[in-house]
Amino acid sequence: MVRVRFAPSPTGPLHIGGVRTALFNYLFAKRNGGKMILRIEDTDQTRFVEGAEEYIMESLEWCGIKFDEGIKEGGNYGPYRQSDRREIYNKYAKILIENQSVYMAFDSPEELDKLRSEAEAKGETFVYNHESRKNLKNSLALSKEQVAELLENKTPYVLRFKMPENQLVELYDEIRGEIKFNTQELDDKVLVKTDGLPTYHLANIVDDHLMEITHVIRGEEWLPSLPLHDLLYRAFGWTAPKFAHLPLILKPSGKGKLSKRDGDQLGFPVFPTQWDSGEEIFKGYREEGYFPEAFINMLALLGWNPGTEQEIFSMDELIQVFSLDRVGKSGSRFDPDKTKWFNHQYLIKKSGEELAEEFKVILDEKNINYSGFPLARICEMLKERVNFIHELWEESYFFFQAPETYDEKFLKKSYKEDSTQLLQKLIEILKNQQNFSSEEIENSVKTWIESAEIGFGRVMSPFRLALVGAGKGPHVFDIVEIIGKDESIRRISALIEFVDGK
RNA sequence: GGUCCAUUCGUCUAGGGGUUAGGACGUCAGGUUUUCAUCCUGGUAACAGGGGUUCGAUUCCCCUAUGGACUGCCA
Repeated sequence: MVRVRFAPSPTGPLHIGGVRTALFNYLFAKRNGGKMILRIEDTDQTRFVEGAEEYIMESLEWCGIKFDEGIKEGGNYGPYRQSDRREIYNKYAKILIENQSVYMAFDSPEELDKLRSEAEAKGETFVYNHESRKNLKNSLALSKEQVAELLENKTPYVLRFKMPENQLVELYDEIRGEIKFNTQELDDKVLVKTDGLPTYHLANIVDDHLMEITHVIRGEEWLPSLPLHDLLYRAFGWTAPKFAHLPLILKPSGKGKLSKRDGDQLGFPVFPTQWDSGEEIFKGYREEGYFPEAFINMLALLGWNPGTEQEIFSMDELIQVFSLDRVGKSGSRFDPDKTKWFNHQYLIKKSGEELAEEFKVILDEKNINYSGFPLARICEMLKERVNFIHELWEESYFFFQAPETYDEKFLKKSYKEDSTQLLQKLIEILKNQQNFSSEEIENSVKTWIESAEIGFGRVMSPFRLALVGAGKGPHVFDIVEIIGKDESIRRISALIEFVDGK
C-alpha cells in the first residue's frame, strides 16, 4: 500500500510551491490507490503562527486536495501533529544514544555563533563536523568526569548525530537517479534541541517510519539532507522509504526561488487563498477570481508533463496519468500569463447558467438590478471575452445601465453629418417593429439600409455608440432585443440630444 | 567558500546518436466578425560554451560557464 505524506510547518500561509508538493503527493497516492496523509511539523515552537494550520487545511480543501489521514480526518497512525508526539521522539532518541549514533553537545548557541562569525571573518565557514567536534564541548571530546559535571550542573545540551567519517553514501532519487555523497563533507546535525523537542531531521524519520510512509515526495531544497536521513534510517535499522525531490518553482522574473513577497511586487498571487498576517494582506488565487480547477491544472503542468499534447486536465484525469518519471529535473519559472489562460479555458467550459450564478454575486455587490435580464444568455454571449467572472461586468454593464459618456474616438469616427437623420429613421423602424427578436429587428433594419442604399457602417456604428457608449460589445441586435424597444429608443434619442447639445 | 542539483524558443515543455528539433503561453502578421474581443491561418524564436567518443552528436562522457538549493538548537 502506497502511503505518502504532506508535511508542512505551520509558520504561515502555504505558497504555490508547497501546494504543488501537496498536489504531486496527492496525485501519486491516488494514482497508486494509496493514502494521503497530512502531518503538521510544528517542532519549532518559536515559529508558531496563529491560524496557519487552519489556513493550510482550508486552502488545500479549496484546491480539491483531500487527505485520508490527518489532524482533522484522524487515522490509525496519529497523532498527526508533531508537538503531540513528544514522548515518541524521546523513546527513539534513547535508541540512538544507546547505539551511540548521537552524542551530547553542550556548546551554547552563543558560543557557536561566535565560532561562526570568527570563521566568517577569516573567509571560512564553521562546521560542526567530525573534525571540529574533537575540540568542542561534547561528550566525545570531553572526559567522562567533565561530562558528568556538566550534567550535574544542569548544563543544557543537544543531541547531535555522529556523522561517520569518510564513507560514501550512494542514494537513489526517483526523479534524479543516483546521487552520491561523502560523509566527510557532512556535518553533525542537531537531532534533539535543548528544549527536548526533536529537530525536523529526527521527527521526520521517526514519523515517516511509524506512519509507514512508502514514498517521500518533497521539494528539492531537501536534497542536501538526504544522506543524513538515510544514515538515520540505518542507525535505527529501518528500511528507508523511496525519495523523490521535486524541482523548485522560480520567480517569473529575475532569479531565485519564488518567495512570499514576489506576488505583490510582480502583481500576481503567490498563495492559493488570501492570507491576513495581521499587518499585511497577501492576495490569493481564490480571491482574485481563479477557479481551483484552473489553478491546479496550471500547477500540475509546472514541472510535470503527460508526454502528450493535452493541456487541460481535471483532477481525475491528472490522477489517471500522473507518474513521477515524467517530473522534470530543472526548476521552472512561474508564468502568470499562462495561469490566466488556464482560467479562461475553464471559464468558457462553463455554461451560461453556471456563470450567471456567480455573476449575480458581483451584480449584487454593485447594487445592480438585474431582474428581468436573461443573465445566462448574457454570460454565454460574453464568456469568450474574459478570463475572470468579475471581468464580465466590464463587458456587460451597458445591458443594465444606459451609457453616461461616449467614447470620444469612436464618436468622432462614427457620427457623421447625416447620422442624426439616420438615427431618427431608425427610431421609426424600431417603433413599428412588431416582433422584437434580434433576428427580426435585424431583418427590418437591413431591409431599410439596403433599399435606401445607405451602407451598413453609417447606421450600425452610431447605433452601437448609442447603445453601448463605445465601439465594443456583442452583436448590436442581441443588445437591442435584451434591453427592449423603449430603452433602445431612449438611448438613441439620448445620443442625438447629446450631439445636438454639443 | 564547500557540498549537491540543474541547463532545448522570452516562458512552460516534448524529443533523443542521423528529426524540416514538435506543442502550449506570449508576441507579430493576415483572415473572419461592418465594432471590440473571441476564433481561424501563418510567422517569429531554442539544444550555454569547449573538448572528447562516434561515420555522425542537441542527445553519451569530461571540463568550463551560468543558475539554483543547502551550509541554523528552521522546516
